[in-house]
Amino acid sequence: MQKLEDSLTLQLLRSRESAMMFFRPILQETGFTEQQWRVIRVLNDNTQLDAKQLAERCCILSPSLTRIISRLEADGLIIRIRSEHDQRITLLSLSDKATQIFKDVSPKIDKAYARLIAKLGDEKMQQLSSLLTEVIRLSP
Amino acid sequence: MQKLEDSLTLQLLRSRESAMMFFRPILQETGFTEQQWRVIRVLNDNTQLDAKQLAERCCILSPSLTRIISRLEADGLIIRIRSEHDQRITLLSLSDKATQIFKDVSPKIDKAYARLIAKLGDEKMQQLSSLLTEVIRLSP
DNA sequence: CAAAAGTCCTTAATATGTTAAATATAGAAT
DNA sequence: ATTCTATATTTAACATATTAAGGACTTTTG
Repeated sequence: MQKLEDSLTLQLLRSRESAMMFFRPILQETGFTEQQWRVIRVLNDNTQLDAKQLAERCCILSPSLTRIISRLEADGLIIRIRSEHDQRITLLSLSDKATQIFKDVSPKIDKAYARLIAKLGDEKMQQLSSLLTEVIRLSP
Repeated sequence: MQKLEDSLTLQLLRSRESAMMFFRPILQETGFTEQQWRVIRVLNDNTQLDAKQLAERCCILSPSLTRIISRLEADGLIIRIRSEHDQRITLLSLSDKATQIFKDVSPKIDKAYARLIAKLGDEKMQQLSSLLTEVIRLSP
């Protein structure tokens, strides 16, 4: 029995790095960081979200999200509104400028993703996705 | 066909978070960060490594490793030596203090890892590990 | 052998990760 | 209505991630 200890977590880290190599060149071109792009992508799909939901879906902790949003807002990419019903809540949405940028960049991301799937194979991709979902469910 | 774009990378991120939840309480007790523990664990298994190899195996970039090592050295946990053959190279190894700490903490990590495997199941664990290895191989 | 090119590590600058604590608002309890 | 508690976000402090650039040493080239 080999020493495995945290090797699963290391494998997950390495494999994510490998997968990200398909997308990093595109992000490099745009000047966005991984996290900024995740925020933009999720907001593009959801129109409007409060900070908590956005953090959850982007897998970014609230303190990090606060800073990310502040920058994107300063760059005119995100619109920040206080909820009417609950003044604690910040509602977030993309500006037209950000929506347009997403439309321009998105096809390149899609192509890179298609290359990734093609390299790994559809079936293995499905299996992997399914197993990862189970791992995700381990934490309540 | 659903929007997937970078969802594999997100799944890898989330699943790693789930897996880490088995270990985080232990690291919290010790006061080590994830990265510091990776460095200690890898050095425990390899006795002595140069910074480049260590970074590679820990999946930590060189600039980050430099600071991590500096802190651990200041805490008397790591010993830094210049290589005789090549003065550019820094050879790194654990101090006795760090070796002892590893021996004390390691069993707890092993138990947590066993719980993780038990929850997911041996077979799925094998499948997952195998698929992740393939993803890792995608990037040359 | 001296200049050029390459390698290893480090520093610098900016962005994010992580935990704890502070703020502000909302809802429940007395 | 006031206090207590809970929730949503932010700030603070320290550690790491990422890219670019610098310095020291090696190897290659001419």
